[in-house]
Amino acid sequence: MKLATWNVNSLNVRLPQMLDWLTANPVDVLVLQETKLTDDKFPAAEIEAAGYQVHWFGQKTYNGVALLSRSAASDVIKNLPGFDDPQARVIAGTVDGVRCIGAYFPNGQAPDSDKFVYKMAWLEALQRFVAAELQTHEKLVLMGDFNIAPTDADVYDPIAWAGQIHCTPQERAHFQALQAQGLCDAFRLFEQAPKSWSWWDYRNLAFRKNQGLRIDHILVSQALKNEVRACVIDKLPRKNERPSDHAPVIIELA
DNA sequence: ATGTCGCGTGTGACGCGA
Repeated sequence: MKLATWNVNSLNVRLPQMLDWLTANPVDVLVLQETKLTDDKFPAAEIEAAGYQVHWFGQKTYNGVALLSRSAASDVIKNLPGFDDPQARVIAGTVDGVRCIGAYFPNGQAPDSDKFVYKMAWLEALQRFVAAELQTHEKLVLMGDFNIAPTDADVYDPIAWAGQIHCTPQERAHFQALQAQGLCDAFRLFEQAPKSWSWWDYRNLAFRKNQGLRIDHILVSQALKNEVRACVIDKLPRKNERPSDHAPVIIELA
């Protein structure tokens, strides 16, 4: 079973690219972030024609998530229960016995901003949600754009980024709290090339200079850890003529 | 380099978010 996450930065712009990618990478589950579409504009027919079932949850201009799967997803949840949120950031469903949670974590803008306060509140709610989901789903995968670089090894210039957004101790503590719940950063189960990133700023020729961050992650529950066969970042779509600023991350389970 | 995208507003540059 293969699962993937990709922040497409507008599905309206990236739909052809995403369909091409699925043809080349026929994963069983794909979660999307930053679809930036209201639900009435979601391209369900095109995705279904490609052989996927799909659930979506969006809004105008910002955010928006989707869950694509070969098999039907059951018990689909949109956003965090009990956390009243005008922003569409979470979609979860059970596919082939695996609880799949796709999430677009808040960016947070800057550590001294209102958006950071919101990010922290959202992360608290996520911790509670994951804890509850683990009670009923032993096999669980949390994947998406976390907007957190968990360690300095996930940052191209850790000195410049020290204490900056994505790298604050508070954000990293939340990542560690997820690990303390038994979730495992699948990418780090394997030897990886140094300077492996999942996001490169559009500015400053960042991709060409490989100046990026690893902020897109796939975390697996303890019951799945021994089933993980591979976890890779696919840089290829970032080389396209009109790329998303994020690359997809893929996991293979036994 | 405050260096680029994408969206919405509303017709063409600008503000916002990332």
